[in-house]
Amino acid sequence: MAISYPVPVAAAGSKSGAASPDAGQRILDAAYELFSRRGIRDVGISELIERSGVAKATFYRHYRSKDELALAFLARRDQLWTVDHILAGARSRGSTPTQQLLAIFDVFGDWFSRDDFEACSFINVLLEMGPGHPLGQASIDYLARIREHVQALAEEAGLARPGEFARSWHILMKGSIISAAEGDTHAAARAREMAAWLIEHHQR
Amino acid sequence: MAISYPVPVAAAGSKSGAASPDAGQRILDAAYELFSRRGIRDVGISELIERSGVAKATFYRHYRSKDELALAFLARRDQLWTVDHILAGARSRGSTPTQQLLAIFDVFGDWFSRDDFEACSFINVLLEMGPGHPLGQASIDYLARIREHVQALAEEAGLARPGEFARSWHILMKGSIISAAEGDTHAAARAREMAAWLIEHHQR
DNA sequence: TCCGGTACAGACCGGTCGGTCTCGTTATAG
DNA sequence: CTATAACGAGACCGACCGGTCTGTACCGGA
Repeated sequence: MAISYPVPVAAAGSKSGAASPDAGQRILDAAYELFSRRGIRDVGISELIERSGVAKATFYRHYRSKDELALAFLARRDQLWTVDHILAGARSRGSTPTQQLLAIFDVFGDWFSRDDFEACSFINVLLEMGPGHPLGQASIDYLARIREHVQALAEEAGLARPGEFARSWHILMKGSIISAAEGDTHAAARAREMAAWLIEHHQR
Repeated sequence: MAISYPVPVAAAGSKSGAASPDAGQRILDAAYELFSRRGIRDVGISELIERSGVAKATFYRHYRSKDELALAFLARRDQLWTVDHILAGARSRGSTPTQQLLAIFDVFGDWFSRDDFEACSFINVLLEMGPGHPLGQASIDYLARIREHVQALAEEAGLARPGEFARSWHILMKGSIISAAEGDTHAAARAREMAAWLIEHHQR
């Protein structure tokens, strides 16, 4: 999150105020906030341009369609959430690959307890649009990337059958996210417990 | 819940052919097919009434609004899917409570491999409408009912801490459903394996 | 000074949404 | 036979959708 604005070149005099990056970036920032919390369909173009302080024509100069913006949002979500938040957080919390794997659920625990918990955008969009829609397919691809990260950690940890391991692990991640969306505040701890058993069974 | 159907008065002769229940029933049948496969928002009233061969006014004589019909759909889904299909199937496949618990994932395995697999409507609707919407809340309630069924089986099996057990078990159920929605054809077997470990750890 | 590019504002388009209302028909109960 | 009510068909409503287009203002570079 956070979405840092590196100070917009000062911009000197102007009506829009000083802290305003270029239009394309503001649109993507607004899309991230709105799409991640409310899904794609629920957010209209008008709300999007109002939030980003942009004219409609400007919007369509930067993105050919709403779906193209949604695609850009998913890519950004992969970077900010999957890579920068979850994975980086997990790697920094554990000193060994095995500890880093388990730390994923510690990061989840903090994430689940946020008052603005928004669940996983890839799952949300997949279920919202269906696997046949381009956005659904993109979501499936990004979910597969998450599994690849888990698999890489499993290989570092020397676990047996890392591919199978990652798929089982992912079941725990996704299941706990849905439970958190239902309101279960201890979902992460429950998943972590089962995750430890999964590691045991994959130790050579 | 439950929504009893008091037998549609037979209706005897009619132009619409013999196998045509009363309008209210036809609407709910169409809603079940459409809502379960495509979610709530994606299905419009016009498609609903066209599919059920009903006039718009007739629709609104039976249901005050689209949301009220969606609510009735969720109740029906709980009966037909949760109770009649999953639970009854699991109970018939196992002779002991423990076997019946594990058999849930055998039923899931068959379900996942259906070409028209539609995932879990309660999860779909919860993520589609959000927990603040009445339909999202209803979905949360029906998901809790699923956990109650699991908890009852855990108690029959004499497992320790059946409430906690059911919450962990439910994580496996939901996670495997999402994995199946992504296309993992072995998601049920993976979840079943972890479910067996969960049972071991809850055996007194 | 002029010019091309980018920006904002917002009217406008066809289409769809959920929901209301008016019809003419049909079946049944009294 | 008549009164009543449920029905199918579909016009109609205001609201909103994604997307296009026009008009005006401001910018830096030549």
